[in-house]
Amino acid sequence: MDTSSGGEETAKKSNYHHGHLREALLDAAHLLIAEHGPADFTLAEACRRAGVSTAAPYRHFADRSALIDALAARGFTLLTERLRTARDRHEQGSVQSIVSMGQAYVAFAAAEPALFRLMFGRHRLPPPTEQAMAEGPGCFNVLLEAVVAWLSKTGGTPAEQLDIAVPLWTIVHGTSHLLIDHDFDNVAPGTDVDELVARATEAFLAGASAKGKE
Amino acid sequence: MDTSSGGEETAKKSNYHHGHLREALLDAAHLLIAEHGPADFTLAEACRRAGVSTAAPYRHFADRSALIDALAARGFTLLTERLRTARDRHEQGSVQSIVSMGQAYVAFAAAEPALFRLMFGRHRLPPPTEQAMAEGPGCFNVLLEAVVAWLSKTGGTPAEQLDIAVPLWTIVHGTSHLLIDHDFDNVAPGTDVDELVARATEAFLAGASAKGKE
DNA sequence: TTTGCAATGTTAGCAGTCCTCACATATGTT
DNA sequence: AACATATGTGAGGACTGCTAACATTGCAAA
Repeated sequence: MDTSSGGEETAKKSNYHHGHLREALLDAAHLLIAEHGPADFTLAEACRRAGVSTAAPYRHFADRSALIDALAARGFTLLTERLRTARDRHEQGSVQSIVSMGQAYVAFAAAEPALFRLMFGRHRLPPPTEQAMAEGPGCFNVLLEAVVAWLSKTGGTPAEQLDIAVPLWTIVHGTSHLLIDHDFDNVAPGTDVDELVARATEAFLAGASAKGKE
Repeated sequence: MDTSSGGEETAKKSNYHHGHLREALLDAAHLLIAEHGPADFTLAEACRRAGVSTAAPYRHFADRSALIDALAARGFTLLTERLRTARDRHEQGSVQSIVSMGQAYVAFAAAEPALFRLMFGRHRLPPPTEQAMAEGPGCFNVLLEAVVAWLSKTGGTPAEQLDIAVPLWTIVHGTSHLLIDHDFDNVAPGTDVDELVARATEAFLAGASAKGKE
């Protein structure tokens, strides 16, 4: 074996300490969950993939569920980025800008179904102030800003922003879930979700603004 | 001991055979899932509640996941009933009839969040023809009938039924998930979901029918 | 009624998982 | 160089899903 001073930039000085175990575990967990679903994801298997013992994760995460939480947090920051770039690809305050966000939302769910389920399926009392006030609304605020811009263009008032944004959220969130759970397959096979999001968003906005100025 | 012909209708002749174990296990599982969530539901605990050994369930279910599937099937028939009675409380083809169905959908999710998640979160290839073609669309067909009635009243054609029904589904499905995952809490606390469903449905139908006859 | 069989239950045990504890090894600060 | 700290290992306990062999009961034909 070569014991000379290996100068490779990726050289490990020892095998004992992993170096980036926390990230490696998250990566492995991400892959496993994508393959087998969140339910029968196994911490031990993630350890095997990362090449460490089954006790190692507990230096970085309180327990299995904390690792899953961390993965979900990762997903939220990723989703927020995607929404922002989708929104900024079109004129501020335009319907197209809002539609584009909705399509990006659904596309994210389609690309990362397991991660999406993880993020929104935690159904436990969330950690109250820190993450909840920062990350969760982080996504939603991107939408709110776009809706406020749209309202100012169509003669609405910022007070209505929730009345517009929340229904829009339900549309894309529902579409995402129905898509990744394959619920369209038996009922409306071949559904084009981009088209669906566009039509539903446009119709709702049309109906809402018509009622607003009735 | 009394060996006379005991005439009680609930009398058990022996303790060895449970008699209604399959139903008892489903009931116990239902309670446990409602308490602890579907993820960390434990077959062994359900056995304890039903008062049988941990091997007993395998006489009635292929494995743990088959029991969960049976529970989900139960949920679908229950939901279909609720939708039908909600729809039939109002005039056929009326917007109110459709709104009422949506509210019943969300109310079901709110009352049985764990069951709802189970039903729609199976994300595995569904058993192809039998259950999928019968139960799954069962719910959706109730909605489709109502939408066809509404279309015939507003001058639409039955060909548009999916263009109307699918977006409506996404609204109530999204609302349900966001509600039971407590995602409204950090963003729009105190949201009245009945109101939300009514406004979103009405606005969408208004916008869709306006575009239809443009 | 008796006898035999299928249905339904039990106990024992294997493999796998989560998690903890005591111990080993590397890192970095003074 | 020496210590404190961070990060890894190995062994083991408690629990779970599931299987296999055995026990009990209900039912139906002889």
